[in-house]
Amino acid sequence: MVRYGIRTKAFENERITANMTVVTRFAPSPTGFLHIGGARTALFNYLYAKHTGGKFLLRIEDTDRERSTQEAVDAIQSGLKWLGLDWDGDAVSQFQNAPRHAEVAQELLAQGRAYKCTCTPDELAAMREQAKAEGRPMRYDGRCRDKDHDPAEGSYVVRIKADHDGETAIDDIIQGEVKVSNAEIDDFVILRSDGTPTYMLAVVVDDHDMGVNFVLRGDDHLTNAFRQMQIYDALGWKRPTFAHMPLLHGADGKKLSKRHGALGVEAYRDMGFLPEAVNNYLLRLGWGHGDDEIISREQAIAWFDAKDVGKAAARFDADKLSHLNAHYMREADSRRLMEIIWPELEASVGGNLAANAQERILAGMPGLKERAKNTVELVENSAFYARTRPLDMNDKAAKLISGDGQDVLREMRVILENAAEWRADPLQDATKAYAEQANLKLGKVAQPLRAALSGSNISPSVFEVMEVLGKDECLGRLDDALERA
RNA sequence: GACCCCUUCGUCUAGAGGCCUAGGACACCGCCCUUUCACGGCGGCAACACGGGUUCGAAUCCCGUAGGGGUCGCCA
Repeated sequence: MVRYGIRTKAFENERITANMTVVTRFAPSPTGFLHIGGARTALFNYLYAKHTGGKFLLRIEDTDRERSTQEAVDAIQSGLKWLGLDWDGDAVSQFQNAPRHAEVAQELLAQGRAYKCTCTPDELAAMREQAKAEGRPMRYDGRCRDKDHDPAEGSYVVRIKADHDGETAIDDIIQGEVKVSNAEIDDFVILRSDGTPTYMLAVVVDDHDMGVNFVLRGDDHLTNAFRQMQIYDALGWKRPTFAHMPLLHGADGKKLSKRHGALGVEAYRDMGFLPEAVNNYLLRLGWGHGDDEIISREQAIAWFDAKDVGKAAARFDADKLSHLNAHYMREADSRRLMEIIWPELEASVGGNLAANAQERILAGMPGLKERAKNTVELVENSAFYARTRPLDMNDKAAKLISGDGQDVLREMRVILENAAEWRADPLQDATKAYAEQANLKLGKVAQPLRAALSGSNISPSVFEVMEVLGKDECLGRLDDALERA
């Protein structure tokens, strides 16, 4: 059993015990798509919940009405679904809990654990400026803390009456014990002047109300955790266990921004990545299991433990993601791949779509998926199967079917026309026999055939292509090539 | 600036005092396989940030330095 739980000078907190159901959550703010870093946080939360037989909840932190959009909420949810990170129960809207947050703030007020502050934005700005000039971090000086008179009139915010003495320690599952002097924590705002809660209050109340007892999130929240402790303590609520994971960085080592890599997961889908590849890649960032690289969802659930997450930030490496994707492409079911690429393929081929395009692609998929690193490439590589005659030729193909190629094609056409059995193996045998008899290297024969049949110098095995295309289509394409010259 | 965190091949990591002349993967470079392109196989290049300790022995523990990151909002 791992050691975890939170300690303070004030009291020994209850610990999560083995028989307690773990409840994790992913709490994105809907101000944009589900970016790749967020997806990783969600994945870890999902995995840890499943690993422990617990629950994984989703809460949309939409209290910032200015920036939150329904489109973003939809994008986040569809992104999670695409990755197969299904949350338990309904997604919770933090905004809708605002009345409850305000109620808790009032409770704190009534208990004297919070107070009304009437400082104006100008006053605070001055405070901030002075702090900066003196090289100190901005700390609210608590000038309203001990005012006797209740400022019933006018606007005010509610500030927590923070404990400024001693220090607070967090036994973070990932970071270990982290201590911060309570003098570093000021009386921060928990309720805005318009009566809406700030993030600091809302998370604590929602996590408590939702039964979240395991908070696994980016380490950009580590310092926030110390503020949140103050709220938990003031309320007398049991603190959750914390696990702050390092942030994902861009390839340049800088914080992942929208400029480099922090794309939405749907952008990765559009770039041709499979969800299992993205999952596997993300899993290996900051976490490992011996020498294992290819890890299924089942294995991940069995092996993943928050305590094994590393403390150092990882950089995003597109090459490795791509390699993993190629692997999962090869393993993917042919029909599934065809269904993924079909809309794109149909659109790109347009009016030249062959009637039996789907059958051909399905039949040719084993050779196709072996060669494509992503589904975008797969669309390009399978177009020649989907197209009707005559095919367009790329420059290299055009060259292959000219000159000597013409002679080869003419002779091969006769041989193929008389082929007894239209299957890859016998067709290959027949072609080899011809090459030998003509004293040609197989490549000298296969390349012109490939060009005539696929319109390209690169394709799956020509014999496989022949079988997939069928005799009539092949002979037709050969005739087209012969005519071109 | 203050506070907090981090530092093993270019990148992701294994490593929890002797198993490490540091292992795997991606990328890169050779060779093999081969009808093209891929796959695959074999081999190669390549790291414990630096400096002090502790110890018979340190990548692993301690301290310092340097570098990187995060946080300092009536944003989340």
